[in-house]
Amino acid sequence: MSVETAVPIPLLHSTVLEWYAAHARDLPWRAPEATPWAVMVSEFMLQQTPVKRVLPAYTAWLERWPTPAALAADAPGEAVRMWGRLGYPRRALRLHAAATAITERHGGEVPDDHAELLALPGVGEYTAAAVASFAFRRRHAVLDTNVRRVFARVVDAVEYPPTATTAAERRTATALLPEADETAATWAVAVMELGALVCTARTPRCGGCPVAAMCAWRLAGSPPYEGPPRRGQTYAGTDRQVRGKLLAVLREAHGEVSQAELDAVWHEPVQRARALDGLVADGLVEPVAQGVYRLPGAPAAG
DNA sequence: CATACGTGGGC
DNA sequence: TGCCCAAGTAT
Repeated sequence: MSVETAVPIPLLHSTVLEWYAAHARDLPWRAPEATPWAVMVSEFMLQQTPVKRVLPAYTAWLERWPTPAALAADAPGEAVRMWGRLGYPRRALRLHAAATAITERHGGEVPDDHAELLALPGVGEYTAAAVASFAFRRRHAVLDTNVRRVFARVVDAVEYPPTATTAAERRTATALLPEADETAATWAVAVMELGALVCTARTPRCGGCPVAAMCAWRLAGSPPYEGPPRRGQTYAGTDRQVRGKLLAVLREAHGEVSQAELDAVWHEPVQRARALDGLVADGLVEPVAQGVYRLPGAPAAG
């Protein structure tokens, strides 16, 4: 059974696109003057961090580093510091590494090709498609958690998509992609917006949904999720929490930090040491001398 | 393919 | 109060 037979695609397109035209949020990375670099910065920050918290960080970041070359010229530790409390600070390191690669391999211009984007540090399937689509108006299936949820409901009549992206989901997304590049690019961001504002994970606002009348899940009576339990993220008491505390000290200290300052953040020495070792292994923290640490600096000139 | 990886806000 | 979730990526 093909997607084409189950969903009136032209009607779906026009309905979602009209809804988007009327209800899209006015986000800075969607402004016409947003550069591909700005779009890329927003995508890194939005990987698992809500829009509201990204907004101020995005503005400050681009003010300081308006181009990939500007960021690449600074120390990676500065990127980690500017990242602040967005979470998952490895993203800051990867964004810095991506800026370096763009500067060295692409003449300082964010590549417009999906494969070249995918080759950059921290750029996976989603981000490559998002940058190619949003910044360069290319035709790509953009499958993020919002889009996957919308398609799961509208097309597959289930409340939630599978844990990991499947080939079937890619087929569906591709089959639903409008033909024209420009339309496909707007479609991608429009479906994402619908998932973010209306077709939400917890309590979808089906009453205000423009496609409720053609939503397979809705038409099936909104059956509850039946798959395997969606495992939550553990945090309290884990290495992640300790890493967060350690890195917070490093971020707020401009310069070197002593072992004693780091020891103060966690009582249990084995876990504390393991967390610190992990940060060093990830390149987020740099040992300077015995018992002295700092955020990573520029590599020695040579 | 499952797991590690931060942080904070909403209900 | 907790539990759930937020424009994922790398291993």
